[in-house]
Amino acid sequence: MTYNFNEIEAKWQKYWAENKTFKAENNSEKPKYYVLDMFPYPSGAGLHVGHPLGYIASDIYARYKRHQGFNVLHPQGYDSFGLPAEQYAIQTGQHPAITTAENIKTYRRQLDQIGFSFDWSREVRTSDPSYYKWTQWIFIQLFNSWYNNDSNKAEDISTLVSVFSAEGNANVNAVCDDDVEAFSADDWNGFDTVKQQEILLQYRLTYLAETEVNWCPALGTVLANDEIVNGVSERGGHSVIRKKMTQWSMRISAYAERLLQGLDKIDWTDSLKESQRNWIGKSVGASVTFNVIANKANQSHKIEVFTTRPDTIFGVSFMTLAPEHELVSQITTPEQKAEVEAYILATAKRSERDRMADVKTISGAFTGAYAEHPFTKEPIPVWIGDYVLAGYGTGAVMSVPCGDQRDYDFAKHFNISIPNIFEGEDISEEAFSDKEKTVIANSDFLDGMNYKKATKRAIFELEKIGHGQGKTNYRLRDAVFSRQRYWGEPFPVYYVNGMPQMIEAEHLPIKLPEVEKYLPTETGEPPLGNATVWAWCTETNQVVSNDKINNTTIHPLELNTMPGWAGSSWYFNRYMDAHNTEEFASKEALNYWKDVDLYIGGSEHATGHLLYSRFWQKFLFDKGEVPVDEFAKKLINQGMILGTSAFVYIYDGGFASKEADSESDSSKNLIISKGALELIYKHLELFHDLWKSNPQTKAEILTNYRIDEETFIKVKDLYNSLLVASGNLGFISIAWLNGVFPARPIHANVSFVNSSDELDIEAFINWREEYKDAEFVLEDGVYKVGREVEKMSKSKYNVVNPDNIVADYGADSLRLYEMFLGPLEQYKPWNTAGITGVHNFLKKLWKLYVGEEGLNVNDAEPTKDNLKTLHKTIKKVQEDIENFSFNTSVSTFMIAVNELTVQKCTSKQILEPLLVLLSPYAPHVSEELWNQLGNSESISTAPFPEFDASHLVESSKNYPISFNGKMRFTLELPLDMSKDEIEKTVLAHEKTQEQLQGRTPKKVIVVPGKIVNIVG
RNA sequence: GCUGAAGUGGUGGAAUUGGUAGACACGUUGGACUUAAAAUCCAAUGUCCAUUAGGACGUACGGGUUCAAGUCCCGUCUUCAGUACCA
Repeated sequence: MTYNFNEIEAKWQKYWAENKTFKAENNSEKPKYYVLDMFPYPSGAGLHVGHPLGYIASDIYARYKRHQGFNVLHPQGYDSFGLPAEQYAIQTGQHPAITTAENIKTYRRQLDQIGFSFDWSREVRTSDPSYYKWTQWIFIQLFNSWYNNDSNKAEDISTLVSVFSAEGNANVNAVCDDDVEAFSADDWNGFDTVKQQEILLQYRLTYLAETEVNWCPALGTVLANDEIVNGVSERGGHSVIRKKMTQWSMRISAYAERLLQGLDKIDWTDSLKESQRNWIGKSVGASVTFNVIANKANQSHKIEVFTTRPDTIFGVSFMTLAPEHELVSQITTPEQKAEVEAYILATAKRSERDRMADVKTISGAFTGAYAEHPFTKEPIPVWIGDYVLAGYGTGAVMSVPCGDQRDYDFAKHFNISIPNIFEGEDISEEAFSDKEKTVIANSDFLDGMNYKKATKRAIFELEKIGHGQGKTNYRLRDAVFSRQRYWGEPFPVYYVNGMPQMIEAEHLPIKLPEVEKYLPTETGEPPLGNATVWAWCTETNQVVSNDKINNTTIHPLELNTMPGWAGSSWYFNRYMDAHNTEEFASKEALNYWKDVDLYIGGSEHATGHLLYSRFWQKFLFDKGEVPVDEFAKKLINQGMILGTSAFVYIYDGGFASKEADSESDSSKNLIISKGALELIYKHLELFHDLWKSNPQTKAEILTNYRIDEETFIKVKDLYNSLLVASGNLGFISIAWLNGVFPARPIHANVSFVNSSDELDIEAFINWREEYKDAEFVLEDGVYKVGREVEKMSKSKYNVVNPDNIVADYGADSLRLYEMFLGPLEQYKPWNTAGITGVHNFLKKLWKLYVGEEGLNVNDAEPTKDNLKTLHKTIKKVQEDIENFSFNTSVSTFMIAVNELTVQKCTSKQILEPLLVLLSPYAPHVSEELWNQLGNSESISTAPFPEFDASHLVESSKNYPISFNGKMRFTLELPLDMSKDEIEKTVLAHEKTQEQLQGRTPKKVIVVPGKIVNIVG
């Protein structure tokens, strides 16, 4: 019986599906364990071998946890709203729902054939109305909430309304818009509904606001920063303008501090936590107000700045505003107007990228205005400079050149004074910015203080004179939540008098309407503007035809849709109770599963999905909807699998013909093998000379070119093959040039290349018709391609489809090989050739259990060696799984099978537990052999074998004997031998004497059980 | 610039707390089997010197600590990812 993997895999996949082997129960005596993969987007291209990497790792872990006796939740689903389906719809008119469903089918088939232990009964799709009903519901909860800084959590908006009507907003400590007006209870109660709603919008956790966006009129859509290249749209190259638009925003800034603090209690990778910390960007300091000295028009202005170094306030010698700062036009003096305007214009032309990349150039302009120092009352010149960013802090800085390098450079460049306020520091060359060593001088009441003390005192004094207060700034900005797209969640929102109204939760979901065209409307409205049935009737609580809009009972619905991250910000909770129609998940399910124990996915989601999800989870926690405020305890980033591209080399130069020295004909191609090309490059001069028939004897050539005879023969042979090939193309020869041999690499499809880098020429020319008459110059009778590691992509023809791998080698081989490639988190290249290694291992494994006439396994007593092999394997594999070091387990299995084969082991006591160890990695073959050993239950919940250290106890050790740290020989000695005895035995050994050659050792280091080192 | 990760044979990668560098594979070479090929099996395979015995050099580079360094310390370089001139 041979290892028929196709049959075995199909059999067990069917068995698992029919027996619902991996269905997780919400009620269980067992401890819970929740293993989750990041939501896949079902793209039309299907899976390539890079995609399942993380799924295989999480599947191994999930299966391992089942062997450990856990009730494991390991679900899968689809983040199925998104741009590619919409773009395909725009091009073809196909409804995105149809293409999405097709893509999901392909994905599902591909996932199934790899043998994952997913509980498919819990599958969710974000584009399914039964799912997005709850996405809409969460949106409504956000709308109906505000953030109370006093209780430090989100509260229902009704609590805010009652405060407003009782005492106005003076004592409300909320996260809200910057420009909220103060009002009393009487004011509030006197406001009309629209005014009250406007005010409440400034407090809600999701709110409508004017946001500046990148608007592309030609595409009728808003573009993300990375969709803009060189100031025009990436697609089509249309111009892009900055435009203000009213859009929904999420007040994530309310959670900045908690998102930051929460990082300390979750086990995520350091790099990921670091990028979230940077993204949140907390800085502690003070806000300081400077009065602008009144100009001729006698207007008075104030400049507010944020600084992290209020202790250096006496070192301020100028102020810098961002060129975009609104005060610039108001304070600029007539004399400076021209210069300032020119500067602003010049900055506006430079893209953000330019401004970022160019740190060296210092530029700016003086406004002519002066501000007054709050303490010294000295006038301070006000400048503008593009190193100050409008979007951060207040868009203005107090410049302390002695303490900040950028301020220093600016001051030097424009000849502004640089007062030194640091005790004993030399600032003639550069600024001094070391907070720890700071001692303040020349600063009135701050003299002699260190950074900490001076900061505290400065803030205290600023508050006393009403010129500032301590402040913490965050970079994190509120997130825009509107998209001008079709294929996304519709908002459960209609508009009355321009004010947004939420639809009652009981009427959800608001389903995506049908449209004729998926493009924006001619008037520039989002695609939902094309819908004819898209109005809300407040009497029947139904979506009705637009014709009926009367603005009394029937109102227009929101035309934007939600962004891609809406559905993925809470899906991990839905898996706990995926089919609940009454709640997004029942309290029982949420309290049982609580959070994700292990989350695996790519690091590209660090500041998107993973930050927004934490935000929503914290919000739902505040509202008492979920029991924990962090959704994933542990997170691992899997690395990307790269492709190994293959190249053929096309000669790009001319040929010599009867008519001309050099002519070329693009239809006549010479394709040269990698090694041949390298030989040409190495001996180019010699080839050139051969062409010119320089009369030299062989001996002369060998000396002149310093080559051996063998190389000369190779060169000569290659030269002749090139002559023949040129002849076949109708030329006399290649037109050899001195010092140049132009050749151009082109991608060949990797599937035409075998494990030795040899190209299947026939397959290649069938694929690229234009090369069907090409001449191939070979090396050793074959064409060898060049190889290079690149990102796996269709255009590089290096994509490897798992379907073919599974058909040729089986899913177990694929799973093992993906793990065998290297550490999970690392980027590593895929090379199909190597898969024979793990495939052979599975064949050897099979042979260990199954012989020609049937099963090889019996009740023989295991030998000492058998037990040793098994238990060291148990130990290593268990350690590896717990450390997510799956690549080393695969090696361990190979070693175990090699050893047991040599030992001719047939003992069931050894071979049965070995299958349980292997089953998370290669579940099909393990399940089959387990079954053949007479087990009727699936292997999936068999207990993981117990490690017994007593089988690994050794009585002797093969000691490495080193001399001055260099290992010279090994010596087998009993482990219970004392240090002195070891030393004596080793020194007496003849090889030791040989090494020492009569010298007396200065020192002998003996580490029992490890090493002996003789110094001298 | 900053932050994070990494740099070991021809290739992917092993190496516990500092203790035999290169496990396990791929590839290559040689051999067995076969009419032949594939498959399978066996052997060799870091580089250099040496007929052998053996020796020298080797974990990006330069230093250091140590009986002993891929591993620890200092400095430099390179690659990849993220990012924000963040006051």
